[in-house]
Amino acid sequence: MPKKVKAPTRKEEIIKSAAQLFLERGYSAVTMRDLAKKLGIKAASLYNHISSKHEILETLIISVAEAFTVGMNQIVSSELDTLAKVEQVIHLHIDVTVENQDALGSLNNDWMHLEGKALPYFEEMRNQYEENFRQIISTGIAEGTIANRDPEILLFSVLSTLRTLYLWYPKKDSIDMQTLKDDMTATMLASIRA
Amino acid sequence: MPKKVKAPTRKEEIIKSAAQLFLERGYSAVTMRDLAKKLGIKAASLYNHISSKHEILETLIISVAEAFTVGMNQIVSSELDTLAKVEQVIHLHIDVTVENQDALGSLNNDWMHLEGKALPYFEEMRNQYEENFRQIISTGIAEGTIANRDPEILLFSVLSTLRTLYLWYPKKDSIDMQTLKDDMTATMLASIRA
DNA sequence: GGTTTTAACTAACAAACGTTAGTTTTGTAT
DNA sequence: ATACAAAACTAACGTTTGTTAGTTAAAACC
Repeated sequence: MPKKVKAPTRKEEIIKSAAQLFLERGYSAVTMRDLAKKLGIKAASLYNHISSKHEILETLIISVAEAFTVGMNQIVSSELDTLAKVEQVIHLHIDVTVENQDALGSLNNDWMHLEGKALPYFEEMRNQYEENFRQIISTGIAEGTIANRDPEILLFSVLSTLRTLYLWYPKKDSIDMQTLKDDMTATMLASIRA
Repeated sequence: MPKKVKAPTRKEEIIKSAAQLFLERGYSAVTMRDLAKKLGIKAASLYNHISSKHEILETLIISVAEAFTVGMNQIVSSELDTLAKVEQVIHLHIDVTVENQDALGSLNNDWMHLEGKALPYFEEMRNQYEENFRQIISTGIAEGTIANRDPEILLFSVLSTLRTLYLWYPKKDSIDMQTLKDDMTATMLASIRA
């Protein structure tokens, strides 16, 4: 009995195609005619399914940002020790990246083109996320489980690797997921461990 | 006797302002009218100094890419041991980033909008750079000075931190340069050292 | 089998785009 | 004061942009 996968709606197909184009060229460089052509239809037909170009960007970015926020909140409120929390954050990033490969391009490079309430909402989630991570690292330094170096540098070095995973992961589909998780976790923990 | 700093040409001022805008919004989202407004002139006046919008992008990206290429070639052909070479690469990145803060936004996010011969030229430099770095890491693994993990993951984790430094460094002008170099070097060497 | 939905279409809009042409102002050196 | 060069200006161009309006073809439902 095959796994039941509900067929994607046309709107979902459009958003997925848009994510791929936004990843390749950036949001501003992709026109609605480009997107339509990729789907084999005319630009005006897109508007039977979506209400604007901005709606697509907002959908892509906010849904992924919320996934990060939910995951991080679970980790922070858990009873794990500090290094285990860091490990969980790494796994969270890998999982969300694998599931939303294309959308991560927009989240990283096109968030500033969000409009209206979406922009401050995104920025708030991003700040909270960083602040949670910062807290974990500071606790680790105080405990002596994390190296006594500038906490911003530790935060930045881990976070920038995690945030650029989307650029690099697709090139290596040869590597299996468990090796990826294990080697990444080992590398990043080594960089901050006391 | 004050240090002699030659006054920037108007063209250089335009390119510098463009770099700042490209960093904030991305190349495609910045119009020539935006750029002109920032300089207090009309868009058409820009063309007394530059020949096209693309020329600005090309100038920004290629000059920085060449700085990376020259620096990397010096390191590769030096007699340093492997970990010292990695250290030099880290310092190279920090120096180039500090000197070309704004241009690094374009190099990282807008290189795909290069036109004509500039695009393959850039890609060739980028590939060569990565290949050189990959060689250093592979040598280190074979020697036993670098951890025996997937070399692509090691390469990617270091490179992605270095490549996103431009996003993060400007926020921390409180931190002094030597601490930055020392702590970054320590963190990144720790992540790959055997 | 007729009706409703879904999703495509053509045609067109006003605004914004990069860029050109020709002209005027501004500063500098004779 | 005059001449020259540098750098600004106004006006406009042909395209491309996101989007709307109204229409049509095919599939789904009762």
